[in-house]
Amino acid sequence: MPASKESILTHLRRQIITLELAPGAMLDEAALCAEFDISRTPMREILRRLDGEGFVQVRENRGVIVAPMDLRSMRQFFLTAPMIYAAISRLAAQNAQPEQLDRLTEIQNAFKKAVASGSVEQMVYYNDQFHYQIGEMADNPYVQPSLQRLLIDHARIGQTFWRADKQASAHTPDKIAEACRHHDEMIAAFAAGDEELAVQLTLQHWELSRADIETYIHPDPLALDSLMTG
Amino acid sequence: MPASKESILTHLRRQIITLELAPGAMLDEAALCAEFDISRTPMREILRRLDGEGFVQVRENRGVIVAPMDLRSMRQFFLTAPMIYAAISRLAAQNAQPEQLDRLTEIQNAFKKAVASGSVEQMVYYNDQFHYQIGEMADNPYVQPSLQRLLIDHARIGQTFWRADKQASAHTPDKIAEACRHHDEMIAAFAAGDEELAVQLTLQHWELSRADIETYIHPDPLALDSLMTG
DNA sequence: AAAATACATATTGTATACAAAGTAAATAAC
DNA sequence: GTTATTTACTTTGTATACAATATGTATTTT
Repeated sequence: MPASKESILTHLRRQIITLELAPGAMLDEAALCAEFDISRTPMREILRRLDGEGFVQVRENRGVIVAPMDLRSMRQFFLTAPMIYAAISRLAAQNAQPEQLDRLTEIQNAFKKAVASGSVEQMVYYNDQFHYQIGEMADNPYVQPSLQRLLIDHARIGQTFWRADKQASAHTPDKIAEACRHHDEMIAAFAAGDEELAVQLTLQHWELSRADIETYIHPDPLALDSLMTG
Repeated sequence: MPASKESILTHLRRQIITLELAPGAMLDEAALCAEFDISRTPMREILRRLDGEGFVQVRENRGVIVAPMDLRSMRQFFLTAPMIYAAISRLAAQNAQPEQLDRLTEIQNAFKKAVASGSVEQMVYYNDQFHYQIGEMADNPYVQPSLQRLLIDHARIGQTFWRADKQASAHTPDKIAEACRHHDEMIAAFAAGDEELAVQLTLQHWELSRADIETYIHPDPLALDSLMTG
């Protein structure tokens, strides 16, 4: 039985944001067709859609690759993310519908389960879904595309954030707990229609993530020092 | 001889932003295949790409329509546009490359020719290209998608701006001349790397357009009054 | 006469065969 | 031994036939 196009899209999106498919990796059309038991025509359509969404790059006559992550656009990422996130949160606080808030709460519950189970892949996925759903609530066709592109790279860049166990002691599960608390507070702010609070929480949430990522890009000089002297 | 995919994309994009293809209009796949002398497979790919770019909507099993313009998203448009335009201009002032500025100047020259010739269609097109090129200069993969969606609707909503001859006397060619002057000044600001000036000019430029559009949405009450008493 | 169903038709989606372009390997030239 | 060029092969792009879905019309039923 062939998989539905929608399920294949979801599957590939998930593989890309969880780094199961590495940035820059070649996607073999024929192999994917075999894997999901569909012919080339619909598979090609799926790949073009993923291109439109920024997950992959279709290169004329030269195959499809997972969207690469160059350091060049990394800078742009840090510049752009807080602006778009804040704008989206403000709009979400203005426009959130009850059913959408229910859905957001559902996602947050799934996220909490993932945190409890310690599954990094699930944490990355549901955190992404959480912020994607905020984009849905903002209901603005003009900023949504930017948000979606930011979320793809945020999920991939911020991957280490969730790997609390593997890394230095400075990187305790406390941070994950804090991020989780932010989510809860954001839901409340959206439900109350409190724009200012929503924006403020969003910026705090961003700062938590940003600071963490920065420690990987500019490792703590002290730690480096202790490494050299010790 | 069949037309190239790239040329078909350009052609359809142009028809959509100039309203030659009306918002909501059905696009007949077979007819387009005949018109451009290509088969369904590449035409379908073109239509999906246009969907990804926000020019059309592909509805499962129910054909393709030109992206509709509902009043619902109109409000979102006015809210979002100045923010994105300002951000793009700032980035363009930071990152503009000489060749990109040359290209921008070329487009502006074509735009001036269009103004001189009085061709509304050309004015709409080259104005769109001008702002699209600023997006290229900004070189930010995260905001560019939003800009592109804004430009589609800005071109379509602002259509009347360029029809100076057809409309009320309040709507003189002065405004077009002013918009044109803004373009020149913006090019200079980008070339000088003057972020603040670029943003300021961009917001002025936006305000000119916004005020004009508003007169069509909220027609001048005085004019209405004179109509009723006269 | 109005509503509902069934049928015919048109349109969209999928599979597959063929064409074109790119890639890599082997041979030839320098 | 290195670089060019040719050739085989792999991968991507296009055309077209077939399947599935939606739409409109006619017929039936109430």
